[in-house]
Amino acid sequence: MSARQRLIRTAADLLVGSGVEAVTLRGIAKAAGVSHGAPLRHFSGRAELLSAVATLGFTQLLQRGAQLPDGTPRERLTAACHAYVDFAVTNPAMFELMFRRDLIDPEEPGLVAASSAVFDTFAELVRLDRAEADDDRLRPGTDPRLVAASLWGALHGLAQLWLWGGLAGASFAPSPESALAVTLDAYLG
Amino acid sequence: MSARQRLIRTAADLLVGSGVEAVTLRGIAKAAGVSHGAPLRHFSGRAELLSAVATLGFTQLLQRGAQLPDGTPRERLTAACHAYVDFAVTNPAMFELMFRRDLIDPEEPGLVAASSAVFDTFAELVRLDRAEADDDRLRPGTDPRLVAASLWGALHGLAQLWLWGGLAGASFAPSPESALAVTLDAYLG
DNA sequence: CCCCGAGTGTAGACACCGTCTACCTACTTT
DNA sequence: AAAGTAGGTAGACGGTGTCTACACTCGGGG
Repeated sequence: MSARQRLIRTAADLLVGSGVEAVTLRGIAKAAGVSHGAPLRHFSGRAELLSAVATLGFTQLLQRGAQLPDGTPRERLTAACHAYVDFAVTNPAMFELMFRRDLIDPEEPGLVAASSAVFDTFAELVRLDRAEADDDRLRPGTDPRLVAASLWGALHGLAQLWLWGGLAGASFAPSPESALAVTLDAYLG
Repeated sequence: MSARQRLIRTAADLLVGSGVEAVTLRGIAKAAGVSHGAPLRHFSGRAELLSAVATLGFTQLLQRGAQLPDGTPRERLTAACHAYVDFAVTNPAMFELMFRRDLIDPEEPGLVAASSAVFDTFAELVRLDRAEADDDRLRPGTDPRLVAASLWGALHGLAQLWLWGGLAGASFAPSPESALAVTLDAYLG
């Protein structure tokens, strides 16, 4: 394994193990057993290394999408929505890093390719579902990609809000599953 | 105006003017014309100062909710949803700070009070709408606060995803308005 | 009147961070 | 054998949050 790959792996392990605050260049170097300046031999800076880690996160998310069980388009789409929220809840640090513009480089080609692949896969699930369902809850003829963007946002915000802290302070703290059920009910009936 | 209030104002101005990266204790002190250690006379640390700024942000958001035009519950709820996304798009730095757990103290009493007030106001709008509408798209009897959490998450994710970068890279970049229209269509028909 | 304690600001130090640069070592290629 | 390159090391610089010692300005009790 190349030194570059080893650094990415070490950073990812450190991320899931100690949170996004711990993923510092010097911390990664120490965890990898090299001197503090060594990572800069393989990455132009912190943003490039963390972008590679975030790309790994999107790839993992994409793999989850590829492992959906067989079934009707509706069942597959529902499973994908659950998988997205589940991914965020079970990998909070990775999920946070993937959308932290200040830590990664949003223009990095590999990163936009990986995130676009996730979106395209998700949009295709939406398209297949809408092509089959006849009792269309949404305005007919709406671009499936637009529906996918809206639904992705709904899932994303749900996960983000839940990670942020009980969705709304102490007064009312629904589980992500119950809120997700409402969201899916709204979109898919 | 107390020195504490002046620091909060200075920090808020610096935030909207130069982004969340510029809101550093030393930067705020310099902008306020005091020495780098002065802010610690009034705040226990950076998190407490930034929590006060975020509280200000939630208060501004609440004021927007109080300025909704009169109309049917449905119209008021729709306007509130637009206002939320509009707030995020027009105040991206403040919006980001309000949900950055690493910069603020999520347990800070004033902050949870302000964010809970926003949620409660929004949940009340949802409750009034659902009490009136008879063609219920969602499962009847669902707790309005649960619906509010789901819908808030949808709005929040939409704003977050759009701020993150075109919602999905270069291949497909809908405007927040068009995606919001789909979201409202899903929830409110 | 003096003094002194509380509130506020200053300046320096410390550890940590990202980044840059100079140097060094081992291996590959010609 | 010579040369070049990939990779690692060590030190420096400026920036950051935080702590601590010190100074200055008040208003009220001896």
